[in-house]
Amino acid sequence: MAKITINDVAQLVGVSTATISNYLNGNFSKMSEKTRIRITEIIKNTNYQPSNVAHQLATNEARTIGVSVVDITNPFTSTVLSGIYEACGQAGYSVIFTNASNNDAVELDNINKLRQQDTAGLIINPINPESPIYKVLSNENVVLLDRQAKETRIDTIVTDNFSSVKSFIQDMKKNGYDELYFVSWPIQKISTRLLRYNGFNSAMHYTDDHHLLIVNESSSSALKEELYTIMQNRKTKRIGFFSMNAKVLIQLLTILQQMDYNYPEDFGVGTYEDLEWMQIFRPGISCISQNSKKLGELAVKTLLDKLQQQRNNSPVPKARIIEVPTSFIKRASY
Amino acid sequence: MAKITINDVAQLVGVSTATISNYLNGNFSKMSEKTRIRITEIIKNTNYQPSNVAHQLATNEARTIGVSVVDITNPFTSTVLSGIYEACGQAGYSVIFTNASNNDAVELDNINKLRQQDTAGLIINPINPESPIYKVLSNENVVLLDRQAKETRIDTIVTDNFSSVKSFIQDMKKNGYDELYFVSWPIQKISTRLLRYNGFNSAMHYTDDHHLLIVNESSSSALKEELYTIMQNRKTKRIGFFSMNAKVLIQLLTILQQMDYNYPEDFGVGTYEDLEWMQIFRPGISCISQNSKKLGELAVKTLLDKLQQQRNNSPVPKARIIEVPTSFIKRASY
DNA sequence: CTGTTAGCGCTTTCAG
DNA sequence: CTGAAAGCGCTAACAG
Repeated sequence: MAKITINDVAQLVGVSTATISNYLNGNFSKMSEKTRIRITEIIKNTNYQPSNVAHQLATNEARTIGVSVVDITNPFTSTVLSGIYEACGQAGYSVIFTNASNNDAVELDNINKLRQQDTAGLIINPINPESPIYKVLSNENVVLLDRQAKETRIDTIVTDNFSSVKSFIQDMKKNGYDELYFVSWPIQKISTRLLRYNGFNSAMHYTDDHHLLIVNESSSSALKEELYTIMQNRKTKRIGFFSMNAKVLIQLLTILQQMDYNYPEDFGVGTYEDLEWMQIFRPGISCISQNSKKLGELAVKTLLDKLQQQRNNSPVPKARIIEVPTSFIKRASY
Repeated sequence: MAKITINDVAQLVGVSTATISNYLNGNFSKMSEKTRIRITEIIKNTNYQPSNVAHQLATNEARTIGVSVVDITNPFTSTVLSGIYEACGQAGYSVIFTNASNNDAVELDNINKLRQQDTAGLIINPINPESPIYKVLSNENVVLLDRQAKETRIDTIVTDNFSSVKSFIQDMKKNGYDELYFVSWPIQKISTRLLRYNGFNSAMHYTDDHHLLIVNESSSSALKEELYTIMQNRKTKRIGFFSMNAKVLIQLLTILQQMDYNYPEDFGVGTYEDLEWMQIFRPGISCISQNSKKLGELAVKTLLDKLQQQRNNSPVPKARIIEVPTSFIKRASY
């Protein structure tokens, strides 16, 4: 059962391949109703599936977009991906997917492979947008997501990291906390972490890093000691913590639990990111909720718009940052 | 800046395209060292990227595999996907990704698109493997994942749903529970749910459905009433619950919390699926942990092996079920 | 060691 | 309304 081609169909119908091609592309005006019906019939009988590659080679029009993510295992990422997929599907594009697993070398490799794949464009959730590779990528056919570079060379979709954290922290402060700490994985100049931290500092008017607590993803022992000291010396002061994301929150709470401290009595707590389980904690965890799916959709829209503009020979506008708002979910954790 | 092709490179180097092609395919023995070096140089200077489509059209060898998942938003799914991606990458395949969002029509559409995409094969995490589409898919180039059909027409990778739940429940029972309940979304003949439920019944020797509690993903009100009755009438009996997955567990605990019941005092609880937050609950939640990443990797391996066998003209063996073991994580929730 | 040439499956003028 | 034929970028004999 060799694969059936446009040639076979043409032969069976008794017309030329050109006519079949026209049929496939919906140019029905270019054939009699009779042959149209006949073609429909044959195609159904033979279960003919036009070859995408051949079509693409002939037209030079890629209908697929390439995606690279930092880590598919992160709930944030998978929601983004659902948005990307949905938006692409609606526009008739398919997506080829790539996962960096938080490893720069893998990411570089992925991006290079993607560039060879004859895609219409790329959506990249970068590990570090300052990496050299991002200097060579063109704003014509790529958009970045979540993490932004110092200088905006390529359109980037982000959340309002700074302002959302700032107002969240202001609310915590208003609730009577004397001292607040920002708990985070190493900042490493990663824009999301830095901006959230800046928002925190801006709300607290802190000017040094005495209220920054760093955890490593792999080990929480250093944090443990710091927390011990803080809790021991707090006296009558009311202490609160804001964690940079859900995983950090888990690390934070694990330690505090081990030391037998409970919120909101012994400390207050809030976090960036909103996951389902946060609502069944007792009490529920207050948090900042991002519309991750929207991020993905917007990335697709931005990319497709650019491509369309180029088709119209419009010049590519300057790269810009597109901010998606978050929402504030107040529960009883502080 | 028109795209540069193999022809351009050949001209610049002053050889024929055949030689360039040989170079690209690593057949260095077929050219002098001199021209080899010269080609390397030109390719670097021109930044020439061979076209994948053209290559594929010429060789008729797809280097991409298509994936369809029930719901990318599910942590189980994203971990599976990470395994799939990694295994594909190692084998030099890229993956084109598709998300059904739990919608049969979307899934059907996705699968059909995938079949037109000139992929080497398909890995499908089916919504319902009894759907007609799975009768037309061929075991030659597809493998199913997680949910299995009544009759195994296509290789399927699954976890040991029945036995893992059975021994988990036996352990709960041994801990002195008088009555255990299986909490689940509507079974709907979905194999994973059914098998887990069967494992439960097998351990408890229950022969009717009096210990099956159904929740809907969207509404927990019916469950609420049932739980109320059960807890009210339990008297001195020790009651326990086993939930079919993490989301059901959240629904279950939410209700029980609202009624002011705590585990393990008022009831015991365990669940299928292992997520990070389960360990910082107080007390931690005992659970069955699946190696989702492994599932993905195995799906790829199974698929690629089949394809290889066909290349060697071996007949495709009969479809089979491949079971991946789970592990039992004991904490203090019962 | 290197070049010629005929495809791969589809699109797209250009004639008729 | 329909067909012939060139071409998309690459591969794979086959010659030389």
